[in-house]
Amino acid sequence: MIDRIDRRILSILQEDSTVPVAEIGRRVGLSTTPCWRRIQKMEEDGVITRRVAVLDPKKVNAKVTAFVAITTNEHTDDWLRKFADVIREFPEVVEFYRMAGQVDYLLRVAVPDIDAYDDFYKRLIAKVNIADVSTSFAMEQIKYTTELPLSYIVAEKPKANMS
Amino acid sequence: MIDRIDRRILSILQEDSTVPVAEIGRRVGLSTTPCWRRIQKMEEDGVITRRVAVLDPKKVNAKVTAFVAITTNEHTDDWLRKFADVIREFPEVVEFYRMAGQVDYLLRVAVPDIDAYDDFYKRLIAKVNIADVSTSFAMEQIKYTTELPLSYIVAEKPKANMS
DNA sequence: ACTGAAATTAATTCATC
DNA sequence: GATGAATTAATTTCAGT
Repeated sequence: MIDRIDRRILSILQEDSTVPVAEIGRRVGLSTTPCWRRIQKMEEDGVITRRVAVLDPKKVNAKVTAFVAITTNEHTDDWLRKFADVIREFPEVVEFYRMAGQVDYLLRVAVPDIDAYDDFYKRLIAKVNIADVSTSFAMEQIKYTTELPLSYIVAEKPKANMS
Repeated sequence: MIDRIDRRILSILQEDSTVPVAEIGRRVGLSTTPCWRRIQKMEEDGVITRRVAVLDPKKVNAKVTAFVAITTNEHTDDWLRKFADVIREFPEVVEFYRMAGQVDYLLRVAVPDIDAYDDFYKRLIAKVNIADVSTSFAMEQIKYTTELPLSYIVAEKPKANMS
């Protein structure tokens, strides 16, 4: 499925997607065409989902992160679907998880400051009924990466060898 | 600093950085050259920090997210520097925040399953001394985006404004 | 599956207004 | 500051092994 070479290609593209295909090929010991084909296939297969520009949170005035732990009394699929639809409308919510344990949902919210968070919070609870909310603020983002670990990729199936 | 047109360009590039400059120009009502110049400038200014390929967590076998809340007794700058260096070596840690409130640090860790998290955890505590650790697992990632909200950008005319 | 070259399309520069 | 053409560099296709 994803072999060693693919993994090295992914590692390069996760770090910098502007590296030319010919250069990626050179680094992994492949000429342009097969390297391009591998990238193409990983896009078709949905391994690579998108290529995006990453912005500096400070420069766009959204450097404060709030983690919002939400507990609710409603646990139906229908409620979650509605809740998720509301959440998706808020560009401030950059991550949204359904949790195991006491907390039901966790949001990561990107805002300029505490006041803007407070405003966001009011707009949120006006749209959706949530029982209990607990917010924690991050003082500093020490590490943030879109790069996923590639070491857990399941090893390529050994090819059947005739002869 | 960042005007309405820049903002629209950022919005496009945050969503899909493969859109050709000529097409971006067309969408924002600009011809290729000035549009290209604006993008170039935003890269120089550090507004756009990088262009990356985003992968599907399921496809690379890292779909489980663990949130690790860490409390420590050591609060010196030196300890944090060392701690941060250790953390940066773990590709499983995709986000790392210094928090306000009871919890000192929060990690988001990407792993295939609970067993892999346990292994990661052992490797982590072997490298760094942390007093209290509380882990919560996400059952489902309902929303994840690298797109930051652009509505908080302050459109400033005057020059010489840092960060 | 890969190579190397050709064809196509995009990025980048430049002359000009 | 913007435009449109010219140039450079990349992507994508194709013939051959």
